[in-house]
Amino acid sequence: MARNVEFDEQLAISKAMDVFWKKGYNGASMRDLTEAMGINSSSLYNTIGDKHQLFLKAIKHYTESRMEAAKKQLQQITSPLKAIEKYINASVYTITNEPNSCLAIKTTFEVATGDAEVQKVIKADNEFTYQLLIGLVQKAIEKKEIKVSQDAEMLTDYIINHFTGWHESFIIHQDKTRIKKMAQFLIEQLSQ
Amino acid sequence: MARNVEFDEQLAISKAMDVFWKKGYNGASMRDLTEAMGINSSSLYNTIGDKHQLFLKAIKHYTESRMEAAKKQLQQITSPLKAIEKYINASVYTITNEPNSCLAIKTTFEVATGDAEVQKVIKADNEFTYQLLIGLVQKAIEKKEIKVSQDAEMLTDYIINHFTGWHESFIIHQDKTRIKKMAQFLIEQLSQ
DNA sequence: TAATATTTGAAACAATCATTTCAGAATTTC
DNA sequence: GAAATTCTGAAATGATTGTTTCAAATATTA
Repeated sequence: MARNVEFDEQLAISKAMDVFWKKGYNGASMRDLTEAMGINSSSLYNTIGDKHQLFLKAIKHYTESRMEAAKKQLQQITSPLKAIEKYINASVYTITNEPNSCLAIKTTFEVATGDAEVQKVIKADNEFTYQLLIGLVQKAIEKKEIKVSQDAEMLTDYIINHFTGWHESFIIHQDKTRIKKMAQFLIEQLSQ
Repeated sequence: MARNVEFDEQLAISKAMDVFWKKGYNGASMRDLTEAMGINSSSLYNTIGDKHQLFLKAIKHYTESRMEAAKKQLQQITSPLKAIEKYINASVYTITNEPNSCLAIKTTFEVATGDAEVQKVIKADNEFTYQLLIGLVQKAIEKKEIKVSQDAEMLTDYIINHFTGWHESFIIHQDKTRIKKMAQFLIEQLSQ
């Protein structure tokens, strides 16, 4: 009876994500976005919606692909402490090698405070990382790989908390070594 | 021979700072700004300059007043470790009680990556905190108040690094207790 | 007080913003 | 192949963007 949508919606959202990643929500114009996505604004409004809906889909796309990557990364590691270390080191690598910092963190500080829908996506992303790590932390405590006498909840928060500061540090100093040293110290403290 | 500027420039910049603090650089319009500052845009362009120059003055105003407050706060504390603890606890209080998160951090993630002048201001602010704390950390190591066998530079970085994550955590969860627990754990680790 | 110099306020500026319109192209189903 | 339906592209929408203009108001100095 009728035509189908011509463009690949997931690919288009991924291109939009790149623009938001680089310019931020307020810094990205609809012209920037449609140009990068390779579609006309009428197609965009007909399928995805307005700028805000596009942004929501873009950050969801970002967080969901990160979740998949994280799950894959840790699936066949036997020692929970080693898995935590691997997660920390992978974060350090990403922080010190990707050009654009983290879209979730940028979004948190730019718009999450005043935007409930965005905040929900960010919170879900955070909760995923939290659940992923707390499982490992609990097992590591059970196995006595972590000897610090603290509850797993606080310790998980404590570990996750470092990543944001490392991002900030790398934006300001562009010094990989400083971050690697901090990560090493964190791991030592968990292992001791 | 001629008139003087009618408005109080420092007060006007302070008002502009509040707008940038709440809306971000890209989110704040010149109309938002001049309205809050209580001056006409022609006066603004005649004295302070354009939006970018105004922003630079606003974040300088922010960082300079924080520096003064920090110096005052620590001036008559004898134990260096106690001074570090006080600084950490004061940060926790600010993070969990101010409504707008930290302007310097927001700026870092929104514009510092692509704006050299802004980055310079942010870097200077960071360097001030670093110098303030490293003095205390070195003294604390000398006095054996801190027993962790690590160099003072890394340890200073490590301490400062927590604050950004605490800000992020409070934006997402609005949970004071989580942050207080992390701060307490950090202090314990330094003291042990 | 008069001449001078600068600020101020209101309006206007072109450019860009997000969004909508709609005729024509395209593809599907019968 | 014809009819039906939806998508696409280009243009236009009115609002808002940052910035400038300029006459009138104002304060200064001699």
